[in-house]
Amino acid sequence: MKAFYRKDVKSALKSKYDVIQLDIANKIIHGVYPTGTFLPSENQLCDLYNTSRETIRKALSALLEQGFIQKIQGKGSIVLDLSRFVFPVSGITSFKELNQTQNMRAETRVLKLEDSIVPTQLFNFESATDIPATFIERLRVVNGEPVVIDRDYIVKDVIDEVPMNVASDSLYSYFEDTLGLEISYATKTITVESPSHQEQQLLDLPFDKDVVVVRSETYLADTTLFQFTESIHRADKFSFADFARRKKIKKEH
Amino acid sequence: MKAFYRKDVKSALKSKYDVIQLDIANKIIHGVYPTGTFLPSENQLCDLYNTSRETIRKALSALLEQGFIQKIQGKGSIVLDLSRFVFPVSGITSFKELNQTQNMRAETRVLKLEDSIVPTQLFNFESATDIPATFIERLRVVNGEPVVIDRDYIVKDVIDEVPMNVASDSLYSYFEDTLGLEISYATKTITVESPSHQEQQLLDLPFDKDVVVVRSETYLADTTLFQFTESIHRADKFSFADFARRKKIKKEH
DNA sequence: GTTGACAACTTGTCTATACAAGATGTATTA
DNA sequence: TAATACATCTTGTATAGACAAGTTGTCAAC
Repeated sequence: MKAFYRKDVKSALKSKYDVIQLDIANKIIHGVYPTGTFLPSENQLCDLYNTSRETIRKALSALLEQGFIQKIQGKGSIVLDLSRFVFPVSGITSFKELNQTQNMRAETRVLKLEDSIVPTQLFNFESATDIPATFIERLRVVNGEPVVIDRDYIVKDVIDEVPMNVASDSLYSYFEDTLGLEISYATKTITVESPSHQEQQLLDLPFDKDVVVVRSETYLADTTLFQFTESIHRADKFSFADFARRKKIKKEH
Repeated sequence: MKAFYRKDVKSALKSKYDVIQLDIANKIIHGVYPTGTFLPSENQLCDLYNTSRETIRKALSALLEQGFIQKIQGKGSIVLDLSRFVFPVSGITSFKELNQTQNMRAETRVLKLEDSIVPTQLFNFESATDIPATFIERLRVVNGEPVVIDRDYIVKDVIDEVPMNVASDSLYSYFEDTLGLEISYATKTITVESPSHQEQQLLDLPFDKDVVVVRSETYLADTTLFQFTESIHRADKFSFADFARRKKIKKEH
Protein backbone atom coordinates (compact mmCIF):
# COMPACT_ATOMS: atom_id res chain seq x y z
CA MET A 1 0.00 0.00 0.00
CA LYS A 2 2.77 2.36 0.81
CA ALA A 3 4.60 1.45 -2.37
CA PHE A 4 1.50 2.15 -4.37
CA TYR A 5 1.13 5.55 -2.79
CA ARG A 6 4.72 6.37 -3.54
CA LYS A 7 4.35 5.37 -7.13
CA ASP A 8 1.24 7.41 -7.42
CA VAL A 9 3.03 10.47 -6.11
CA LYS A 10 5.90 9.87 -8.45
CA SER A 11 3.77 9.48 -11.55
CA ALA A 12 1.86 12.62 -10.65
CA LEU A 13 4.95 14.68 -9.97
CA LYS A 14 2.93 17.83 -10.40
CA SER A 15 0.12 19.47 -8.57
CA LYS A 16 -3.45 18.58 -9.37
CA TYR A 17 -4.21 21.84 -11.14
CA ASP A 18 -1.05 21.48 -13.22
CA VAL A 19 -2.21 18.10 -14.46
CA ILE A 20 -5.65 19.49 -15.24
CA GLN A 21 -4.18 22.51 -16.97
CA LEU A 22 -1.99 20.34 -19.20
CA ASP A 23 -4.87 18.01 -19.96
CA ILE A 24 -7.16 20.83 -21.03
CA ALA A 25 -4.35 22.48 -23.02
CA ASN A 26 -3.76 19.23 -24.87
CA LYS A 27 -7.44 18.81 -25.55
CA ILE A 28 -7.50 22.31 -27.01
CA ILE A 29 -4.42 21.62 -29.14
CA HIS A 30 -5.92 18.40 -30.43
CA GLY A 31 -9.28 19.89 -31.18
CA VAL A 32 -11.26 18.10 -28.50
CA TYR A 33 -12.28 21.59 -27.45
CA PRO A 34 -12.38 23.43 -30.80
CA THR A 35 -11.65 27.11 -31.31
CA GLY A 36 -14.63 29.32 -30.60
CA THR A 37 -16.51 26.83 -28.46
CA PHE A 38 -16.99 26.93 -24.72
CA LEU A 39 -15.23 24.65 -22.29
CA PRO A 40 -17.43 22.69 -19.88
CA SER A 41 -18.45 24.93 -17.00
CA GLU A 42 -16.28 25.07 -13.91
CA ASN A 43 -18.72 22.90 -12.00
CA GLN A 44 -18.79 20.31 -14.77
CA LEU A 45 -15.01 20.29 -14.77
CA CYS A 46 -15.12 19.72 -11.00
CA ASP A 47 -17.08 16.54 -11.62
CA LEU A 48 -14.89 15.54 -14.57
CA TYR A 49 -11.66 15.79 -12.61
CA ASN A 50 -13.23 15.01 -9.27
CA THR A 51 -11.87 18.11 -7.59
CA SER A 52 -12.94 21.40 -6.05
CA ARG A 53 -13.82 24.51 -7.95
CA GLU A 54 -10.84 26.57 -6.74
CA THR A 55 -8.51 23.93 -8.15
CA ILE A 56 -10.25 24.07 -11.51
CA ARG A 57 -10.08 27.85 -11.40
CA LYS A 58 -6.32 27.75 -10.84
CA ALA A 59 -5.91 25.60 -13.93
CA LEU A 60 -8.16 27.89 -15.96
CA SER A 61 -6.39 31.09 -14.95
CA ALA A 62 -3.09 29.56 -16.09
CA LEU A 63 -4.69 28.83 -19.45
CA LEU A 64 -6.07 32.36 -19.51
CA GLU A 65 -2.62 33.80 -18.91
CA GLN A 66 -1.15 31.72 -21.71
CA GLY A 67 -3.77 32.81 -24.19
CA PHE A 68 -5.54 29.48 -24.55
CA ILE A 69 -8.90 30.74 -23.39
CA GLN A 70 -10.85 33.88 -22.60
CA LYS A 71 -13.24 33.87 -19.67
CA ILE A 72 -16.54 35.71 -19.84
CA GLN A 73 -18.45 36.17 -16.63
CA GLY A 74 -21.90 34.65 -16.74
CA LYS A 75 -21.19 32.74 -19.93
CA GLY A 76 -18.14 30.52 -19.74
CA SER A 77 -14.60 30.00 -20.98
CA ILE A 78 -14.19 30.30 -24.74
CA VAL A 79 -11.33 28.62 -26.62
CA LEU A 80 -9.11 31.09 -28.51
CA ASP A 81 -7.40 30.53 -31.83
CA LEU A 82 -3.78 30.01 -30.89
CA SER A 83 -2.58 28.71 -34.24
CA ARG A 84 -1.07 32.09 -34.97
CA PHE A 85 1.05 32.54 -31.89
CA VAL A 86 2.84 29.24 -31.54
CA PHE A 87 6.20 30.99 -31.46
CA PRO A 88 6.59 31.67 -27.76
CA VAL A 89 9.66 33.88 -27.96
CA SER A 90 8.09 36.02 -25.32
CA GLY A 91 8.81 33.49 -22.63
CA ILE A 92 12.26 32.25 -21.86
CA THR A 93 12.93 29.60 -24.43
CA SER A 94 16.19 28.18 -25.61
CA PHE A 95 17.26 27.76 -29.22
CA LYS A 96 17.05 24.01 -29.01
CA GLU A 97 13.53 24.00 -27.61
CA LEU A 98 12.52 26.37 -30.37
CA ASN A 99 13.83 24.35 -33.25
CA GLN A 100 12.25 21.22 -31.83
CA THR A 101 8.85 22.87 -31.98
CA GLN A 102 9.49 24.43 -35.36
CA ASN A 103 10.78 21.47 -37.30
CA MET A 104 13.89 23.09 -38.74
CA ARG A 105 17.23 21.60 -39.66
CA ALA A 106 19.40 23.47 -37.19
CA GLU A 107 23.05 23.33 -36.32
CA THR A 108 25.19 25.02 -33.68
CA ARG A 109 28.85 25.95 -34.12
CA VAL A 110 30.80 26.85 -31.01
CA LEU A 111 33.13 29.73 -31.88
CA LYS A 112 34.57 30.42 -28.44
CA LEU A 113 34.56 29.02 -24.93
CA GLU A 114 36.77 30.88 -22.48
CA ASP A 115 36.95 32.73 -19.18
CA SER A 116 35.97 36.36 -19.35
CA ILE A 117 34.42 39.32 -17.56
CA VAL A 118 30.80 40.33 -18.13
CA PRO A 119 30.66 43.53 -20.25
CA THR A 120 28.09 45.04 -17.90
CA GLN A 121 27.89 48.35 -19.75
CA LEU A 122 26.33 46.54 -22.72
CA PHE A 123 23.56 45.32 -20.49
CA ASN A 124 23.02 48.65 -18.82
CA PHE A 125 23.88 46.93 -15.59
CA GLU A 126 25.69 48.80 -12.86
CA SER A 127 28.16 46.76 -10.89
CA ALA A 128 30.91 48.03 -8.62
CA THR A 129 33.17 45.04 -9.24
CA ASP A 130 33.98 42.87 -12.23
CA ILE A 131 31.85 39.78 -12.68
CA PRO A 132 33.92 36.73 -13.71
CA ALA A 133 32.11 34.49 -16.16
CA THR A 134 32.42 31.73 -18.72
CA PHE A 135 32.05 33.23 -22.18
CA ILE A 136 30.46 31.14 -24.91
CA GLU A 137 30.04 32.36 -28.44
CA ARG A 138 27.96 30.28 -30.83
CA LEU A 139 26.71 30.56 -34.37
CA ARG A 140 23.28 29.16 -35.13
CA VAL A 141 22.78 27.86 -38.65
CA VAL A 142 19.32 26.97 -39.91
CA ASN A 143 18.87 25.17 -43.22
CA GLY A 144 22.45 26.03 -44.14
CA GLU A 145 22.06 29.76 -43.50
CA PRO A 146 23.67 31.61 -40.58
CA VAL A 147 20.89 33.20 -38.56
CA VAL A 148 21.97 34.07 -35.02
CA ILE A 149 25.11 34.70 -33.03
CA ASP A 150 24.61 33.88 -29.35
CA ARG A 151 26.99 35.23 -26.74
CA ASP A 152 26.48 33.86 -23.26
CA TYR A 153 28.19 35.03 -20.10
CA ILE A 154 27.61 32.47 -17.37
CA VAL A 155 28.45 33.82 -13.94
CA LYS A 156 31.26 31.82 -12.29
CA ASP A 157 29.89 32.32 -8.79
CA VAL A 158 26.91 30.18 -9.76
CA ILE A 159 28.32 27.79 -12.34
CA ASP A 160 31.99 27.07 -12.09
CA GLU A 161 32.59 25.48 -15.44
CA VAL A 162 30.79 24.65 -18.67
CA PRO A 163 31.96 21.53 -20.51
CA MET A 164 32.59 21.83 -24.24
CA ASN A 165 30.03 19.19 -25.18
CA VAL A 166 27.35 21.15 -23.32
CA ALA A 167 28.10 24.31 -25.27
CA SER A 168 27.40 22.51 -28.52
CA ASP A 169 24.18 21.08 -27.13
CA SER A 170 21.72 22.91 -24.91
CA LEU A 171 22.81 25.14 -22.03
CA TYR A 172 19.34 25.24 -20.53
CA SER A 173 18.80 21.52 -20.31
CA TYR A 174 22.28 21.23 -18.76
CA PHE A 175 21.42 23.84 -16.14
CA GLU A 176 17.99 22.45 -15.38
CA ASP A 177 18.24 18.70 -15.88
CA THR A 178 21.88 18.03 -15.04
CA LEU A 179 22.67 20.68 -12.44
CA GLY A 180 19.14 20.93 -11.11
CA LEU A 181 19.01 24.71 -11.23
CA GLU A 182 15.62 26.33 -11.38
CA ILE A 183 15.48 29.02 -14.04
CA SER A 184 12.75 31.42 -13.10
CA TYR A 185 12.62 34.74 -14.92
CA ALA A 186 14.45 37.09 -17.24
CA THR A 187 14.51 40.64 -18.48
CA LYS A 188 14.97 41.25 -22.16
CA THR A 189 15.49 44.21 -24.47
CA ILE A 190 15.35 44.30 -28.25
CA THR A 191 17.15 46.93 -30.30
CA VAL A 192 18.37 47.42 -33.86
CA GLU A 193 22.06 48.19 -34.30
CA SER A 194 24.88 48.30 -36.82
CA PRO A 195 26.84 45.05 -36.91
CA SER A 196 30.52 44.82 -36.14
CA HIS A 197 32.81 43.62 -38.88
CA GLN A 198 32.95 40.17 -37.32
CA GLU A 199 29.18 39.97 -37.06
CA GLN A 200 28.78 41.10 -40.65
CA GLN A 201 31.08 38.33 -41.85
CA LEU A 202 29.65 35.57 -39.69
CA LEU A 203 26.06 36.31 -40.64
CA ASP A 204 27.01 36.83 -44.29
CA LEU A 205 25.37 40.26 -44.33
CA PRO A 206 25.07 42.66 -47.27
CA PHE A 207 26.83 45.97 -46.77
CA ASP A 208 25.16 48.42 -44.38
CA LYS A 209 22.40 46.10 -43.21
CA ASP A 210 21.41 46.35 -39.57
CA VAL A 211 21.08 43.51 -37.08
CA VAL A 212 18.59 42.89 -34.31
CA VAL A 213 20.17 42.57 -30.87
CA VAL A 214 18.36 40.85 -28.03
CA ARG A 215 20.04 41.24 -24.65
CA SER A 216 18.76 39.43 -21.62
CA GLU A 217 19.58 38.72 -18.02
CA THR A 218 18.37 35.47 -16.56
CA TYR A 219 17.69 34.72 -12.90
CA LEU A 220 17.21 31.61 -10.81
CA ALA A 221 14.25 30.97 -8.54
CA ASP A 222 16.25 32.27 -5.57
CA THR A 223 16.76 35.56 -7.47
CA THR A 224 20.42 34.85 -8.26
CA LEU A 225 21.49 36.49 -11.50
CA PHE A 226 23.40 33.79 -13.34
CA GLN A 227 23.45 34.55 -17.05
CA PHE A 228 23.83 37.44 -19.47
CA THR A 229 22.99 36.74 -23.09
CA GLU A 230 23.45 38.75 -26.25
CA SER A 231 21.83 37.44 -29.42
CA ILE A 232 22.67 39.00 -32.78
CA HIS A 233 19.98 38.20 -35.36
CA ARG A 234 19.94 38.70 -39.09
CA ALA A 235 17.18 41.30 -39.44
CA ASP A 236 15.51 39.48 -42.31
CA LYS A 237 15.38 36.25 -40.26
CA PHE A 238 14.08 37.86 -37.12
CA SER A 239 10.51 37.66 -35.92
CA PHE A 240 9.09 38.13 -32.48
CA ALA A 241 5.58 37.08 -31.55
CA ASP A 242 3.79 38.00 -28.38
CA PHE A 243 0.51 37.48 -26.61
CA ALA A 244 -0.34 40.19 -24.12
CA ARG A 245 -3.23 40.88 -21.80
CA ARG A 246 -4.25 44.43 -21.16
CA LYS A 247 -3.18 45.83 -17.85
CA LYS A 248 -4.25 49.32 -17.12
CA ILE A 249 -1.61 51.70 -15.88
CA LYS A 250 -2.91 52.71 -12.52
CA LYS A 251 -1.84 55.79 -10.68
CA GLU A 252 -2.19 57.00 -7.18
CA HIS A 253 -1.93 60.67 -6.44
CA MET B 1 -26.68 54.50 6.34
CA LYS B 2 -27.56 53.41 2.86
CA ALA B 3 -25.82 56.48 1.43
CA PHE B 4 -22.70 55.62 3.35
CA TYR B 5 -22.73 52.09 2.05
CA ARG B 6 -23.09 53.34 -1.50
CA LYS B 7 -20.19 55.70 -1.09
CA ASP B 8 -18.11 52.90 0.33
CA VAL B 9 -18.86 50.69 -2.65
CA LYS B 10 -18.05 53.50 -5.03
CA SER B 11 -14.72 54.33 -3.45
CA ALA B 12 -13.77 50.67 -3.42
CA LEU B 13 -14.76 49.97 -7.02
CA LYS B 14 -12.34 47.08 -7.15
CA SER B 15 -11.99 43.76 -5.53
CA LYS B 16 -10.23 43.46 -2.23
CA TYR B 17 -7.17 41.76 -3.68
CA ASP B 18 -6.91 44.44 -6.37
CA VAL B 19 -6.75 47.13 -3.73
CA ILE B 20 -4.16 45.18 -1.76
CA GLN B 21 -2.13 44.52 -4.89
CA LEU B 22 -2.06 48.22 -5.80
CA ASP B 23 -1.19 49.19 -2.25
CA ILE B 24 1.76 46.81 -2.08
CA ALA B 25 2.90 47.81 -5.58
CA ASN B 26 2.89 51.47 -4.53
CA LYS B 27 4.78 50.68 -1.37
CA ILE B 28 7.40 48.90 -3.45
CA ILE B 29 7.63 51.80 -5.90
CA HIS B 30 8.01 54.29 -3.07
CA GLY B 31 10.61 52.27 -1.22
CA VAL B 32 8.48 51.31 1.77
CA TYR B 33 9.44 47.76 0.83
CA PRO B 34 12.96 48.22 -0.59
CA THR B 35 14.53 46.10 -3.30
CA GLY B 36 16.05 42.91 -1.96
CA THR B 37 14.06 42.80 1.27
CA PHE B 38 11.23 40.46 2.13
CA LEU B 39 7.60 41.49 2.27
CA PRO B 40 5.74 40.74 5.51
CA SER B 41 4.69 37.07 5.50
CA GLU B 42 1.31 36.14 4.08
CA ASN B 43 -0.11 35.68 7.57
CA GLN B 44 1.15 39.08 8.66
CA LEU B 45 -0.41 40.61 5.55
CA CYS B 46 -3.68 38.90 6.50
CA ASP B 47 -3.65 40.80 9.78
CA LEU B 48 -2.52 44.02 8.11
CA TYR B 49 -5.35 44.05 5.59
CA ASN B 50 -7.76 42.14 7.79
CA THR B 51 -8.46 39.47 5.21
CA SER B 52 -7.98 35.80 4.46
CA ARG B 53 -4.80 34.22 3.20
CA GLU B 54 -6.20 33.24 -0.21
CA THR B 55 -7.06 36.87 -0.88
CA ILE B 56 -3.52 37.94 0.01
CA ARG B 57 -2.16 35.18 -2.21
CA LYS B 58 -4.20 36.44 -5.17
CA ALA B 59 -2.69 39.89 -4.74
CA LEU B 60 0.81 38.44 -4.45
CA SER B 61 0.53 36.26 -7.53
CA ALA B 62 -0.49 39.30 -9.55
CA LEU B 63 2.66 41.07 -8.29
CA LEU B 64 4.67 37.95 -9.12
CA GLU B 65 3.35 37.94 -12.68
CA GLN B 66 4.21 41.61 -13.13
CA GLY B 67 7.76 41.13 -11.92
CA PHE B 68 7.44 43.07 -8.67
CA ILE B 69 8.36 40.17 -6.44
CA GLN B 70 9.75 36.66 -6.45
CA LYS B 71 8.30 34.09 -4.09
CA ILE B 72 10.52 31.52 -2.41
CA GLN B 73 8.85 28.63 -0.66
CA GLY B 74 9.72 28.44 3.01
CA LYS B 75 11.30 31.89 3.04
CA GLY B 76 9.03 34.61 1.76
CA SER B 77 8.41 37.09 -1.02
CA ILE B 78 11.44 39.13 -2.04
CA VAL B 79 11.16 42.53 -3.74
CA LEU B 80 12.81 42.64 -7.19
CA ASP B 81 14.61 45.57 -8.74
CA LEU B 82 12.18 46.86 -11.34
CA SER B 83 13.96 50.13 -12.06
CA ARG B 84 15.27 48.65 -15.28
CA PHE B 85 12.05 47.51 -16.83
CA VAL B 86 9.77 50.49 -16.48
CA PHE B 87 8.99 50.43 -20.21
CA PRO B 88 6.11 48.01 -20.31
CA VAL B 89 5.82 47.69 -24.08
CA SER B 90 5.13 44.04 -23.55
CA GLY B 91 1.62 44.73 -22.35
CA ILE B 92 -0.91 46.58 -24.43
CA THR B 93 -0.12 50.21 -23.90
CA SER B 94 -1.06 53.21 -25.98
CA PHE B 95 1.30 55.92 -27.15
CA LYS B 96 -0.28 58.50 -24.88
CA GLU B 97 0.00 56.34 -21.77
CA LEU B 98 3.62 55.71 -22.67
CA ASN B 99 4.66 59.30 -23.04
CA GLN B 100 2.92 60.17 -19.82
CA THR B 101 5.07 57.72 -17.96
CA GLN B 102 8.21 58.66 -19.84
CA ASN B 103 8.09 62.44 -19.56
CA MET B 104 8.65 63.28 -23.20
CA ARG B 105 7.44 66.21 -25.27
CA ALA B 106 5.28 64.33 -27.70
CA GLU B 107 2.99 65.38 -30.51
CA THR B 108 0.62 63.52 -32.81
CA ARG B 109 -0.15 64.52 -36.40
CA VAL B 110 -3.16 62.91 -38.03
CA LEU B 111 -2.27 62.19 -41.67
CA LYS B 112 -5.39 60.36 -42.73
CA LEU B 113 -8.83 59.44 -41.44
CA GLU B 114 -11.00 57.60 -43.93
CA ASP B 115 -13.05 54.49 -44.62
CA SER B 116 -11.07 51.52 -45.81
CA ILE B 117 -10.74 47.75 -45.93
CA VAL B 118 -8.37 45.90 -43.56
CA PRO B 119 -5.31 44.66 -45.52
CA THR B 120 -5.59 41.25 -43.89
CA GLN B 121 -2.68 39.75 -45.81
CA LEU B 122 -0.32 42.11 -43.97
CA PHE B 123 -1.51 40.69 -40.68
CA ASN B 124 -1.34 37.11 -41.84
CA PHE B 125 -5.01 36.93 -41.13
CA GLU B 126 -7.24 34.75 -43.26
CA SER B 127 -10.69 36.12 -43.88
CA ALA B 128 -13.18 35.04 -46.53
CA THR B 129 -14.78 38.47 -46.82
CA ASP B 130 -13.51 42.04 -46.73
CA ILE B 131 -13.49 43.73 -43.34
CA PRO B 132 -14.71 47.33 -43.51
CA ALA B 133 -12.86 49.63 -41.16
CA THR B 134 -11.98 53.19 -40.28
CA PHE B 135 -8.38 53.85 -41.30
CA ILE B 136 -6.33 56.28 -39.23
CA GLU B 137 -2.75 57.14 -40.06
CA ARG B 138 -0.78 59.16 -37.55
CA LEU B 139 2.76 60.42 -37.20
CA ARG B 140 4.23 60.51 -33.70
CA VAL B 141 6.81 63.21 -33.11
CA VAL B 142 8.91 63.21 -29.95
CA ASN B 143 11.09 66.18 -29.09
CA GLY B 144 10.76 67.47 -32.65
CA GLU B 145 11.84 64.20 -34.27
CA PRO B 146 9.53 61.87 -36.17
CA VAL B 147 9.63 58.49 -34.46
CA VAL B 148 6.63 56.34 -35.31
CA ILE B 149 3.94 56.01 -37.95
CA ASP B 150 0.80 54.38 -36.54
CA ARG B 151 -1.77 52.91 -38.88
CA ASP B 152 -4.98 51.78 -37.20
CA TYR B 153 -7.81 49.87 -38.80
CA ILE B 154 -10.84 50.00 -36.53
CA VAL B 155 -13.46 47.47 -37.46
CA LYS B 156 -16.75 49.14 -38.43
CA ASP B 157 -18.88 46.30 -37.10
CA VAL B 158 -17.72 47.23 -33.61
CA ILE B 159 -17.12 50.97 -33.82
CA ASP B 160 -19.11 52.80 -36.42
CA GLU B 161 -17.22 56.04 -36.53
CA VAL B 162 -14.17 57.72 -35.04
CA PRO B 163 -14.37 61.50 -34.56
CA MET B 164 -11.44 63.59 -35.77
CA ASN B 165 -10.66 65.04 -32.35
CA VAL B 166 -10.32 61.52 -30.96
CA ALA B 167 -7.77 60.56 -33.59
CA SER B 168 -5.52 63.41 -32.50
CA ASP B 169 -5.91 62.43 -28.85
CA SER B 170 -6.03 58.87 -27.53
CA LEU B 171 -7.96 56.07 -29.22
CA TYR B 172 -7.74 53.82 -26.20
CA SER B 173 -9.17 56.23 -23.67
CA TYR B 174 -11.98 56.94 -26.17
CA PHE B 175 -12.74 53.25 -26.52
CA GLU B 176 -12.53 52.50 -22.83
CA ASP B 177 -13.69 55.64 -21.03
CA THR B 178 -16.13 57.11 -23.54
CA LEU B 179 -17.53 54.03 -25.28
CA GLY B 180 -17.09 51.72 -22.30
CA LEU B 181 -15.44 48.95 -24.30
CA GLU B 182 -13.29 46.50 -22.41
CA ILE B 183 -9.99 45.92 -24.16
CA SER B 184 -8.68 42.56 -23.11
CA TYR B 185 -5.82 41.08 -25.09
CA ALA B 186 -3.71 41.36 -28.21
CA THR B 187 -1.30 39.46 -30.36
CA LYS B 188 1.78 41.21 -31.60
CA THR B 189 4.63 40.51 -34.00
CA ILE B 190 7.84 42.46 -34.50
CA THR B 191 9.81 42.36 -37.72
CA VAL B 192 12.44 44.45 -39.51
CA GLU B 193 11.59 45.57 -43.04
CA SER B 194 12.57 48.00 -45.78
CA PRO B 195 10.54 51.20 -45.62
CA SER B 196 8.30 52.41 -48.41
CA HIS B 197 9.15 55.70 -50.06
CA GLN B 198 6.43 57.45 -48.04
CA GLU B 199 7.69 55.96 -44.78
CA GLN B 200 11.24 56.94 -45.60
CA GLN B 201 10.20 60.54 -46.14
CA LEU B 202 7.91 60.83 -43.15
CA LEU B 203 10.44 59.39 -40.74
CA ASP B 204 13.27 61.39 -42.30
CA LEU B 205 15.33 58.24 -42.86
CA PRO B 206 18.82 58.00 -44.36
CA PHE B 207 19.03 55.97 -47.56
CA ASP B 208 18.70 52.21 -47.17
CA LYS B 209 17.93 52.17 -43.47
CA ASP B 210 15.44 49.59 -42.26
CA VAL B 211 12.42 50.19 -40.07
CA VAL B 212 10.91 48.12 -37.27
CA VAL B 213 7.33 47.09 -37.90
CA VAL B 214 5.05 46.06 -35.04
CA ARG B 215 1.75 44.58 -36.14
CA SER B 216 -0.94 43.75 -33.66
CA GLU B 217 -4.52 42.61 -33.43
CA THR B 218 -6.52 43.72 -30.45
CA TYR B 219 -9.55 41.99 -28.96
CA LEU B 220 -12.32 42.94 -26.55
CA ALA B 221 -13.24 40.98 -23.44
CA ASP B 222 -15.97 39.16 -25.37
CA THR B 223 -13.29 38.01 -27.88
CA THR B 224 -14.43 40.41 -30.61
CA LEU B 225 -11.56 41.42 -32.86
CA PHE B 226 -11.93 45.17 -33.21
CA GLN B 227 -8.57 46.68 -34.20
CA PHE B 228 -5.58 46.03 -36.44
CA THR B 229 -2.54 48.20 -35.89
CA GLU B 230 0.66 48.65 -37.82
CA SER B 231 3.42 50.72 -36.22
CA ILE B 232 6.44 51.75 -38.26
CA HIS B 233 9.35 52.70 -35.99
CA ARG B 234 12.63 54.38 -36.79
CA ALA B 235 15.06 51.58 -36.00
CA ASP B 236 17.40 53.84 -34.05
CA LYS B 237 14.51 55.04 -31.86
CA PHE B 238 13.11 51.61 -31.21
CA SER B 239 13.52 49.68 -28.00
CA PHE B 240 11.44 46.88 -26.60
CA ALA B 241 11.71 45.77 -23.00
CA ASP B 242 10.20 42.62 -21.59
CA PHE B 243 9.88 40.72 -18.36
CA ALA B 244 9.26 37.03 -18.78
CA ARG B 245 8.79 34.10 -16.47
CA ARG B 246 10.07 30.71 -17.47
CA LYS B 247 7.45 28.27 -18.60
CA LYS B 248 8.70 24.88 -19.50
CA ILE B 249 7.53 23.44 -22.77
CA LYS B 250 5.70 20.35 -21.74
CA LYS B 251 4.99 17.49 -24.01
CA GLU B 252 2.68 14.59 -23.91
CA HIS B 253 3.47 11.53 -25.94
C1' DG C 1 -46.81 41.59 -28.84
C1' DT C 2 -43.98 43.85 -25.21
C1' DT C 3 -42.40 44.34 -20.90
C1' DG C 4 -40.85 42.76 -16.59
C1' DA C 5 -39.95 39.53 -12.93
C1' DC C 6 -37.82 35.47 -11.98
C1' DA C 7 -35.29 31.11 -12.04
C1' DA C 8 -31.34 28.78 -13.40
C1' DC C 9 -27.36 28.81 -15.27
C1' DT C 10 -22.57 30.90 -15.68
C1' DT C 11 -18.01 33.11 -13.59
C1' DG C 12 -16.06 36.31 -9.68
C1' DT C 13 -14.88 37.16 -4.90
C1' DC C 14 -14.02 35.84 -0.20
C1' DT C 15 -13.63 33.00 3.93
C1' DA C 16 -11.97 29.24 7.06
C1' DT C 17 -9.57 25.18 7.51
C1' DA C 18 -6.29 21.54 6.80
C1' DC C 19 -2.15 19.53 5.62
C1' DA C 20 2.25 19.28 2.63
C1' DA C 21 6.73 20.96 1.91
C1' DG C 22 10.82 24.07 2.17
C1' DA C 23 13.94 26.85 5.43
C1' DT C 24 16.09 27.71 9.77
C1' DG C 25 17.47 27.84 14.29
C1' DT C 26 17.85 25.14 18.65
C1' DA C 27 18.21 21.84 21.29
C1' DT C 28 19.54 16.77 22.09
C1' DT C 29 22.31 12.91 21.14
C1' DA C 30 26.10 10.14 19.77
C1' DT D 1 32.58 18.27 17.92
C1' DA D 2 29.35 16.76 14.65
C1' DA D 3 25.18 14.89 13.36
C1' DT D 4 20.30 14.36 14.25
C1' DA D 5 15.81 15.40 15.52
C1' DC D 6 12.50 18.73 16.46
C1' DA D 7 9.85 23.00 16.74
C1' DT D 8 8.51 26.78 14.25
C1' DC D 9 8.65 29.78 10.94
C1' DT D 10 7.66 30.33 5.80
C1' DT D 11 4.95 29.37 1.13
C1' DG D 12 2.23 25.61 -1.70
C1' DT D 13 -1.86 22.83 -2.50
C1' DA D 14 -6.57 21.40 -1.86
C1' DT D 15 -11.27 21.50 -0.02
C1' DA D 16 -16.14 23.11 1.04
C1' DG D 17 -19.05 26.63 1.42
C1' DA D 18 -21.22 31.19 0.82
C1' DC D 19 -22.71 35.06 -1.69
C1' DA D 20 -22.11 38.63 -5.62
C1' DA D 21 -22.70 39.53 -10.35
C1' DG D 22 -23.32 38.72 -15.40
C1' DT D 23 -26.25 36.02 -18.99
C1' DT D 24 -30.16 33.82 -20.83
C1' DG D 25 -34.46 31.76 -21.35
C1' DT D 26 -39.26 31.35 -19.51
C1' DC D 27 -43.46 32.68 -17.97
C1' DA D 28 -46.77 35.90 -16.32
C1' DA D 29 -48.80 40.47 -16.53
C1' DC D 30 -49.96 44.29 -19.08
